[in-house]
Amino acid sequence: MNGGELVIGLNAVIMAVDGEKPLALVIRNAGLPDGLPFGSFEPDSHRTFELALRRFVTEQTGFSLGYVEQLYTFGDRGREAPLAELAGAGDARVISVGYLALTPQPDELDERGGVWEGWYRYFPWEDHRKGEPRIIAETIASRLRVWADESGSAGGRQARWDRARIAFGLDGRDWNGQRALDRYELLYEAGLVPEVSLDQARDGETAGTAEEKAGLGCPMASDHRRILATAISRLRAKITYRPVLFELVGETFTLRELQDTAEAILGYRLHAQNFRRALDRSGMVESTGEMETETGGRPAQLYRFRREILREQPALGVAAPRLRTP
Amino acid sequence: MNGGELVIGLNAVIMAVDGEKPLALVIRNAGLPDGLPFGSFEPDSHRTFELALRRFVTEQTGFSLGYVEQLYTFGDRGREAPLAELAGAGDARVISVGYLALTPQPDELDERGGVWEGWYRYFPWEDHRKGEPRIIAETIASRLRVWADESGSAGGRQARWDRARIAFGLDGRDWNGQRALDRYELLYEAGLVPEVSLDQARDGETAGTAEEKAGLGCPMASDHRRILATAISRLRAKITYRPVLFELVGETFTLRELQDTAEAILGYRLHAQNFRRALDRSGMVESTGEMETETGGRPAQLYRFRREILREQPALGVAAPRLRTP
DNA sequence: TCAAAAGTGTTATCCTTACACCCATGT
DNA sequence: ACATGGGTGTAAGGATAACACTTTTGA
Repeated sequence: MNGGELVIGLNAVIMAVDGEKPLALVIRNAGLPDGLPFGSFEPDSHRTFELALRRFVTEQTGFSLGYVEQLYTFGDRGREAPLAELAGAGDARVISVGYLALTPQPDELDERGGVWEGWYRYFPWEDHRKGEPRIIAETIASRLRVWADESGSAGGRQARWDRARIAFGLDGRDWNGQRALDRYELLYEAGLVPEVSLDQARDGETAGTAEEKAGLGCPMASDHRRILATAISRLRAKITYRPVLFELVGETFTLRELQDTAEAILGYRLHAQNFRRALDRSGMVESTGEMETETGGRPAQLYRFRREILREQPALGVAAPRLRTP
Repeated sequence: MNGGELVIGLNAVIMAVDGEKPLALVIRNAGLPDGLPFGSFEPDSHRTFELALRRFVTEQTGFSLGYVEQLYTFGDRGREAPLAELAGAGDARVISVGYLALTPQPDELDERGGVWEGWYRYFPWEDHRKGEPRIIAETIASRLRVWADESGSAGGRQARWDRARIAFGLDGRDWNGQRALDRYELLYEAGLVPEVSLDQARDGETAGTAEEKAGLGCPMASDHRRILATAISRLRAKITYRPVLFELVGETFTLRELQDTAEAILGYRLHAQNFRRALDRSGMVESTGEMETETGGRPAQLYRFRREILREQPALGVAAPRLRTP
């Protein structure tokens, strides 16, 4: 019944924040696009996905995972089809189960090919901490305009342009960080990311030149950029309703560190006073009594996450009061 | 490399609401526990999971799906292991990808084995519309107390009992409908659902007698009750932040119908006036001008969902203001 | 002394919740 | 007339957003 073999691939998006820089662990080999850590699931030797994931991540990068959650299972054929070769499976059909992992330690890597790379290298339009990135107004808006105008019907043009405006907050609409996946998918559909060329080439269509596709973020292997976008969207949403932010900082931290971490992930600046006050009210953190003096200004109190609260109120997230007047 | 074969199973949780009754489409065969519609994914003939799902659901039940979203991928071995036989795959390892589908029409079934069954038959502790179900105070609380006391250490006892109290809202804590999955998993861990016996028997341990396990909801085949619980948790959360409630009602509806539908899903009563007002403010519905007279009281206006809003504000959900004074 | 960062106080506004009450229909 | 359900008004309380201001350090 089956011609090709069926392979389950596991993809890990391992995230950390270093100061103000949000990071993902990528595998880099000379001459190839960056990829996510990837392993195949062996039904005979692995009891659960999670155990398999933890094992192969350690094997590939020397890194040991803490917080882990399942993201999504990708099974489409023809659309950014996974590189079956990586799984050592010839022309088999690969289904990939994506996982998100969070860790507070962005160092501790040995030299097996794993590298911490900033997210925004792959998604330069996602970082609004210093205002709207110029790439949106200068490049994305006009290319999406062209794409919209290519649609056959007037209704189609309107629908495409509406999607673009909403996804990227054009025409004065406000930016929604959680739509990172929508935005990537939109750019993909519009043929504006280099990954498309590969898929079209595979389908026998003519691929655009590299120049045509260049500029919109650094591409990744296979469908890995889509998986990374899924992880970013999920994490941005989740820190507002679950206390996962604390998985990304150490045992103790200043409120400024916490805010920097949240801002790095959310991609926009927060209103410091209200961020603090909301944390206070939530009861999620408590002062340790100690002070951090290396702040560059007045020393800050060190806080600790009250893990007990996970049992009582696991639904608490950190407030994300947007700073409106930059 | 592989001893057994690898099979991808697709499970569909198809939900509808009939009046005040929340329903799921189940497959029923004489002498066997109820199961969810289930099909195996054939990599050669199916391009995407979703297409495969739509096709086999139509084949098995004559039903054609509308709204569909992926839930979770289950891959554990030994824990409510899927019935490989159903997939026609001998002793193969089965991975199941769960999907949630919503439909406004709970009728239109032909006679192929599909039956609409109320959720609360499988989860009698989840329906709080007429107050807390007696099964919680009468059975669940005491059995979980016993389970907690079975733990070796004092800390273990405390931790188990804390989990139980929080999950089921014991000792005056409030009930959180979205924890339906937590509750099922807790009962599973505590060995209080019949499905456990099957897994233990498979692992060579002694299975409890049927009497010991009876009472806590109607069991389902394989891990299907866990998948159904996942779907309930997801749907209960989702209607509060996405306009999916409208996938469960017809083109036009009264606000009371909408409220009944929301209450059926959430499992608790809503505050009618505030529910209406919140809908109003959200701009998600508009009056059609027509009236429904079969209400048993004053005739009600018929409303329509403003689909346009999906493009502008896809993040809108319906308010769920709990009614506190019943 | 000044810049930078921590931290406090206060106010306007909006949303949620709760309660009270009126309206229109069938029996 | 009265029960039932539809529908409106409004006031209290809490959360959010914005603004102004003080404190403590290093350069």
